[in-house]
Amino acid sequence: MDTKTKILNAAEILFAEKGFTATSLREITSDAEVNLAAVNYHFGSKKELIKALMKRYLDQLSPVLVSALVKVNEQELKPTLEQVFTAFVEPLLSLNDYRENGTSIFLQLLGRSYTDSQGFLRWFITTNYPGIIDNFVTAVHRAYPELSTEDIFWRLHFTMGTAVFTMSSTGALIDIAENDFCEKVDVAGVIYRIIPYVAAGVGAPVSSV
Amino acid sequence: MDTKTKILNAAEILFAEKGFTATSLREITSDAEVNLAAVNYHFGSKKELIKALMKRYLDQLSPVLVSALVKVNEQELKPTLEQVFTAFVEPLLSLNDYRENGTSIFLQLLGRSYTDSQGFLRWFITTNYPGIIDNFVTAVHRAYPELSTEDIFWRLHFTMGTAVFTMSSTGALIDIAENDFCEKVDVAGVIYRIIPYVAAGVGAPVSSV
DNA sequence: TGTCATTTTAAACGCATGTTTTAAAAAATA
DNA sequence: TATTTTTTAAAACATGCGTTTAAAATGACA
Repeated sequence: MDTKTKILNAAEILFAEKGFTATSLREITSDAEVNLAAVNYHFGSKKELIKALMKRYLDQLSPVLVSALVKVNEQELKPTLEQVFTAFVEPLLSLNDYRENGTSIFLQLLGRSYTDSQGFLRWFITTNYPGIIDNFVTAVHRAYPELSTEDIFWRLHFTMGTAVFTMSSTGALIDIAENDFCEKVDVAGVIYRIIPYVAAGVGAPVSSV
Repeated sequence: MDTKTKILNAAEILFAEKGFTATSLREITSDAEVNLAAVNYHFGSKKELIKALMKRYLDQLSPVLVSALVKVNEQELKPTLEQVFTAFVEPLLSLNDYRENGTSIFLQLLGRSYTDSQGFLRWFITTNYPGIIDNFVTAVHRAYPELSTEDIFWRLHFTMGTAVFTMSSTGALIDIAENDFCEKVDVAGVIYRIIPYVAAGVGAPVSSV
């Protein structure tokens, strides 16, 4: 395995676990068993390493996810919200084939992108992968036409918050859950739990006020 | 105003904006116009400062919130989920009387507590203020008895995610919303938008699987 | 095999961090 | 007022950070 990949593989785990700021290049290069200077040699800077990391996942996920959303939009004239959100499941879980714990790691990284580093990654993602958002909004609009643009805006952000926050603390939450309910929990299980929640949330009746 | 308060007031704003790790004691003491060493003198360490910060808010919020939840539990044998979540509104907004932008700052800090610093604050909060969680779970259980303890656990965390994430990016979101919809938005307005969403989410039908 | 570009290595750089120290100032106490 | 305690102040400390440097090792190719 080449140095670049070794760094990416070690970095994504640490970044997902502890956040971008709290993870040092020395930890990364130590785990990756490469020289400290290798990060700056191969990626230029820590910031560029983070971007490369997100790009690796998004390039993998984006086409699959977009085509899943397009499929919903083509097959169903008026899809249910559950159908729309279910379209996310398979593409997200396919990241587990790509990398071990890929789904969990990616979603955690996504969460970190929104809270760490003053949102420069949020900009990077939304400007580089608009197809996801556009197709998603279209599908929601078809599923629930009575929802105003304004309501869609807010409820999609609520949904994003649900997913992102949950995955950022999934590790800890799964620990608590397993202790309290003595049951095995995995990422796929959590995702399937989220779907009815966000579908019902987005589908809530519009306030009459 | 004494040094301790000056530090707390400056720190909470910076911590809410940039996170705990990304905010240095030098920034805080500079904004607070006190000496750098004052933090360690009055609080012992940065970690203790953060705890004191959260304690200041939670000591203010906890009794009001608990009594609001108790009231729901006493007045309604089977409250609606909207009633349960509406019980949060007034206590949360009362933080604005306590401190300028108190509601927003507190919720942002709460969000940081869950993602920063490997969850030591999460432990601090849940072990020190169990009354909130207990009464909340009780109310939800009454409103929706068919929901298993496990489902309640997860859906409450989803709800937490919705609120916390939204508030963490409220500044940016309000800007976008006001540009796109040419309408005035404030924190209270966002909170009232969240309620039907989370009420519907928690009230979603339980998966038959 | 010898040459040149690429990659790896160890060391250092400059800077920022949280914390500690030591002394001066202020406040409280008697 | 004299003495003790509490608070502020400036400076230094030790540590860890991202990054850079310059030399050594490696690889590709003539």
